[in-house]
Amino acid sequence: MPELEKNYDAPTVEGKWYREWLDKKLFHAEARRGGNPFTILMPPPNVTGILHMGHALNVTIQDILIRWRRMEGRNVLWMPGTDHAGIATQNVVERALRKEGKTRNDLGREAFLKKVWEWREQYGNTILQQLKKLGVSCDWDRLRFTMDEGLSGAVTEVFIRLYDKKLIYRGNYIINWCPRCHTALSDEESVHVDTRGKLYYVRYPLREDSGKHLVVATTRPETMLGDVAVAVNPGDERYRALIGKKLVLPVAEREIPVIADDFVDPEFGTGAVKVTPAHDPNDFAIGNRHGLQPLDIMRPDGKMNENAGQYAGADRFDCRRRLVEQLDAEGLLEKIEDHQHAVGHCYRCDTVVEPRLSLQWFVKMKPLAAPALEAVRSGKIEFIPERWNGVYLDWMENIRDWCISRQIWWGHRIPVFYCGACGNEWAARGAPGACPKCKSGNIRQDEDVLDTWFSSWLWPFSTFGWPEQNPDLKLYYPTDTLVTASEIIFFWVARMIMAGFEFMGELPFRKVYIHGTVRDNTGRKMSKSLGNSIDPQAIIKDFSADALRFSLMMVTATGQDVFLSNDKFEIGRNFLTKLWNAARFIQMSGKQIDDASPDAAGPEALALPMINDSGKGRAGQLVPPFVPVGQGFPALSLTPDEQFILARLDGTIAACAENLGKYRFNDYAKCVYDFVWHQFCDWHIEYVKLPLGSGDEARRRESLRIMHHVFAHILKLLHPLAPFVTEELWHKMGYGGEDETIQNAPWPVPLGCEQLARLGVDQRAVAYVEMKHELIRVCRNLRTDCDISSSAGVRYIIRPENDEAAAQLSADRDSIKALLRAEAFEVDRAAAPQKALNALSPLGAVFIPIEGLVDVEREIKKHADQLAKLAGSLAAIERKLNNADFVGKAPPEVVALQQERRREALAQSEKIRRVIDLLSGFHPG
RNA sequence: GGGCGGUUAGCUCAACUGGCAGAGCGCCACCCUUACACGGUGGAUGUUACAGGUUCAAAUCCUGUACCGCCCACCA
Repeated sequence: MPELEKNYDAPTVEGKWYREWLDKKLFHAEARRGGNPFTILMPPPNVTGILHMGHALNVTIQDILIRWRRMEGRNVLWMPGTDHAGIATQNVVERALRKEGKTRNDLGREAFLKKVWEWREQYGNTILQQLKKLGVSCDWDRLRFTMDEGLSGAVTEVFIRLYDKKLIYRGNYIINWCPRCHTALSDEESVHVDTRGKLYYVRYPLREDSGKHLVVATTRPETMLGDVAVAVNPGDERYRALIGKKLVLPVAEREIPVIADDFVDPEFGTGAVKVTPAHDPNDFAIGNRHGLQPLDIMRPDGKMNENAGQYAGADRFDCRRRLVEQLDAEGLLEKIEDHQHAVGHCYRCDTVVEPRLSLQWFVKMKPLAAPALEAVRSGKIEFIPERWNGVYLDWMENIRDWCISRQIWWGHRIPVFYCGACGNEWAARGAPGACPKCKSGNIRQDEDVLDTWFSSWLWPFSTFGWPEQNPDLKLYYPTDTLVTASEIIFFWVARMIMAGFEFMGELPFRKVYIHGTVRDNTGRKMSKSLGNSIDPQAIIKDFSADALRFSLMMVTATGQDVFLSNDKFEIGRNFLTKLWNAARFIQMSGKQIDDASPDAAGPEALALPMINDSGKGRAGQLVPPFVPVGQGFPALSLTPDEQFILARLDGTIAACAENLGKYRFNDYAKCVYDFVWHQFCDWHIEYVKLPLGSGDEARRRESLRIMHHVFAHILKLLHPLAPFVTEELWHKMGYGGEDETIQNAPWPVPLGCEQLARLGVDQRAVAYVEMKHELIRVCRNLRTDCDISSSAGVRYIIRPENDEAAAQLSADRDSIKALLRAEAFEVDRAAAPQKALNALSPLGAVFIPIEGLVDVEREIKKHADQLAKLAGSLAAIERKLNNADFVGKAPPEVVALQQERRREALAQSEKIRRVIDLLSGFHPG
């Protein structure tokens, strides 16, 4: 057994065990293994990505689920991969080119794409390396990329199927256009940001009577150059007479009609709306209703085009400023008001999005949404926490068609071809040589590529080789739980569900666990631009990956946002150091035995489990308890404290399973934390120092064996949270052979009271130890109250409560004495509280018989205060019990509980009163 | 404009189906007790945002208010 270093040096991904996991393909799932599959898809990070806390939170949760299920013996597959992130990646590469003074057009499509692939070769794996440092145990051999050949094939296949079903169509519509990225965006990619803008009131003179004018209000005055009409509500009395009249559009000096449309809200602005069909979705609709020809006044780069007359070439915002000045100078600007409204921004570059009329490809979503809606409505797919069901359903019910074409180069090119000869348009796999209709070779492919999400939405099955049917796809689809953030419910989750039903005929996953957003401690979202992000790499360096994972889970309540600051990670670091030191303690104790009895089997043998968790036979089944260990050490009966720790361990095992099953990762982490620190370390290790230090060899070995049993279980319970250190300790403690990993150690199963009893765990002993702990706390308080230094030897006398307590205490005297570091601990049924400090415990009254140390007045006051407090709570209990409604309506067990409390409170008061009487007797007066 | 979440100890947050409001950090006192000072022992700290209501019983359920934060939305 390798000795543990005194200073805890956190194991890392560079360490021995992780490398071996990878070498041995421990994470590799195989269909032929069969069994009960458990699949998780890692949300593929962008190739351009670098690891941030959101990733860390996301993958830690998944890794916990995966390692837990792996230890349970499931056929586990965790699919990793990266996303080509069309616009984002293209932007990154273009930025690099710009530094060389070039644009993508200088290179041309082919050469540019070559550059992007080179970039991805060089930097695309950064995030994967970073993920490994966190200990994520995904199936690295299956790594996929959305631009891989297989996945690209799936994209083409899906496009063609939808195209043939007429669910994909091409048309001229108003889309969100990013003038910086030069591409269309989907509605989801345009993020609305509340902005303090201006509302400009502009006078449009009447043609017939230039002295009169109609005032329209607009937030984007530059678009007036594309106005083709002004609309008013047909019911609006103010304007009824103007309907059908002509106005002169200022600056452009064009004639435009006044039209009537129900869309116009008479309450807003002036009740008259300028109609600009080429630059506003509502106006586009109005224009269509009235047969008006749209007039495009802008270029793709956001500068005005030749239709803008004198403003041609001006940037849209520059144009706005100058145009307003001109209007003002001409007396056509009525007023400017402040106006709060939501403005769309490009989700990749934050540029203000321009609604723009253009020819794009769309997916008709309503038919796809139907089964996906049903799946969540019926509960076949569940969101956790539940409230996201509503968000999802709401979006799906109001789903709009999806704009999937992008005017960039990096991505899956739209597999549609056009014939220059006959005008034929068709979708095809591969590169056709000629038009299928007229056989002309004069064909060209559509220039656009598909939205990145058009490949991501196929991830649950494209990663398994779809459309090819194979054993992997059959076994591992559908997956189990999708773990992700709320930001991509619409982008990704909803679309995967739709694709799953459409192309696989089945849901892609059963559960969607939505975790919170990682924020800094002032509640702001962590982001590079704010400079408030905590770099997981730095945390790993300073605190270890295990500490990062453990701390994250400790502070993350289910589905709530996480507020982080550096010091939060001390929780995990301190805890894991504590664990390490507990291991050192056990190991040092083990060595003592080696030294003392050289013929005994080594400490490794001590780790023999008492309970059948070997993975063979029925889980949790008992093997004959207390298999003799080594030679000449017969099994002994368990001490009360050992029974106690085994009972608590069993409770912890049960609690872990329950919390994991409910995705309550913080409660899971907390219950292990509490058990390790406050049960095992605070009490059991302190307790066990006596038997381990005693000369009784058999007792020592037996105590040590229980320690190892409990500690091995702790490591297992902790492994999903802290994989590195638990693996390290698993081996260093000798629990696993050289080639065995804790990942394959069977997950502990709770035994329950009955089976525990067969092991020799008596609930009465468990109850006694609980009271013993309370007694020890009472004694320590007593000593503190009396200002006796903890190093001074103290003599305690206890007068036991009853015969049972007397027997238990007498048998356990030495242990209590040791835990108190007392000079003496005497059990005396006849002890009378002489001139002594005294206190009450569940097992009996305790005294420290030291004359002269007693401040009688203070003692009386102390007890009187206690009595008063007790009287208060007693009164509250009485009030309840005297309330006929309470007794009549509350459940019987709640009433019984109150009665029990009253009984206890009364008994306690009586005892305190007696003590006060006694103390008063000492009173000098 | 619609929807969702939050408001609990000095700070950051828990408290699953109503039944004695908890943890970590910080704070105070004492302690280098041979696993651990990234530690040990003990301690202090709450009108659960506010106002009503339901109930024997409310941090928890209902109604409303205030503030903070998200998401969605074509009122120019």
